[in-house]
Amino acid sequence: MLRVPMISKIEEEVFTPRQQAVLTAALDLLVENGDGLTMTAVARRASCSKETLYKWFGDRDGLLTATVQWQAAKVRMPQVNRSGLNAKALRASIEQFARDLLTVLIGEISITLNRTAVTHAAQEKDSLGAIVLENGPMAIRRRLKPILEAGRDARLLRFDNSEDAYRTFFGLVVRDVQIRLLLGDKTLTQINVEANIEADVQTATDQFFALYGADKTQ
Amino acid sequence: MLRVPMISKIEEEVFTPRQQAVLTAALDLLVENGDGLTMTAVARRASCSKETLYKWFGDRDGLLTATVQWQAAKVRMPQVNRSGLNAKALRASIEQFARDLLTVLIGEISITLNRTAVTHAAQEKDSLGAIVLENGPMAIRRRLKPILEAGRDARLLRFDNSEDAYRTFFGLVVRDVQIRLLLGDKTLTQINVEANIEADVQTATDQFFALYGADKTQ
DNA sequence: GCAGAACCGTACCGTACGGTACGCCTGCGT
DNA sequence: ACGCAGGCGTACCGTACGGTACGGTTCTGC
Repeated sequence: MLRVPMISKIEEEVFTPRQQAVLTAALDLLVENGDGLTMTAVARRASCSKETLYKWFGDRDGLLTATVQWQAAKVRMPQVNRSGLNAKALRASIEQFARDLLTVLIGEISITLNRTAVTHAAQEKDSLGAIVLENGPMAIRRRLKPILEAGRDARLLRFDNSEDAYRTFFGLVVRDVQIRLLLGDKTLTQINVEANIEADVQTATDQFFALYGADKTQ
Repeated sequence: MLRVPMISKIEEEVFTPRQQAVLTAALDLLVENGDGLTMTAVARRASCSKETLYKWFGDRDGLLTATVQWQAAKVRMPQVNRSGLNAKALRASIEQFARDLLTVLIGEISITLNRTAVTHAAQEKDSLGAIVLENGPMAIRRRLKPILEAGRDARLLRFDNSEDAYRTFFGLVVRDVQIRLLLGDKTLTQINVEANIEADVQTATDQFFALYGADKTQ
């Protein structure tokens, strides 16, 4: 089972352009056909031989892992400026996080990756789940927490535990949208949600400040 | 494809005790082995013949659907008393809903059903997703909404849209717990969460009232 | 007690798919 | 010019599993 240099489950791998083309094909198939991804289909779609797939990725699971990892790592949300720390800038930052989070979560790619990872987790294989978690919620958390704490230091926010504050933020923003999309809720199409993103972001931000803002008159 | 009387995807089916034993076996296997459920395994576990399985449930999907539906329908959370509508009773009701919701969601059976349904939804088959949604979040919603609206009528709560209020409640209670469990997050075991249910329920309820309570001094 | 239905256990079939082997082509270094 | 590594396409193998068939056994109604 030869394998492209892998440093760790979390660390990024380096893929040649050709390999990335293969991974793109795999992701496309994943989006189209769900987890019914077959090696033959990937090989045909990417115009490569199955033998190459096995040489590069070891086995089906390796290909799946590489695909998920590569795609998940591509979700690089714009860094939010942390310098200006007045109330307005803080609110803008939080709002931007909410927007980023929601936008990513309702995307087809995110849905697909999460579904794949959940399916994977249902078979005592949680590596994909860890990757998705790490590059999704956890990535946002890592970047949001310092902002929250800076906001607290500036007496703009109040909370005991930044972890709890983050998780409440997550809940206010995501609500039941993600689980419903994952379950294929027909009454909640991406388009439908997309149209309301801005309003939902505003509401969630308002609510977050209502709960954690230092200015209680807000 | 003979089939036990089925009225609709949502309607409950009637199963004989023997059939329920089969479904129990299927669920057990689902909990143990994830979606790697095979007809042979179910037949062996339930001490019945595969032919019987096909006779009763049509095909693998039918068995899966019957299992999910049967189990999901069993989640009957205690009805909350709606009569006393003072602030205290209202808060107790909301709290109870939060507790029920969280308790169900973190259970192994719920995790399994949701994972199965998500996997199923990844293959253009959303019937299981619909069933889980219907018996999970939607069931709670149906029962919570009247309470919320009664609370509003009694001037104890304030909101424009009971749907939004419900979804915010959902977010405050569930936060990132469900998706992390579905993804197999090792740092968030059921036991771990279970220990904090009561505190989380209190917090969520406090936050809900802070956002939607008519008494803003609270 | 008997006919027939329901059901168990098992053997069997077909197929889909993971994984391997191999022949051929292409490009590149010497 | 030549060899060879890398890679394509395809054929192939083994197996697991969905689905069916069938003989034997228990249950039920008459």
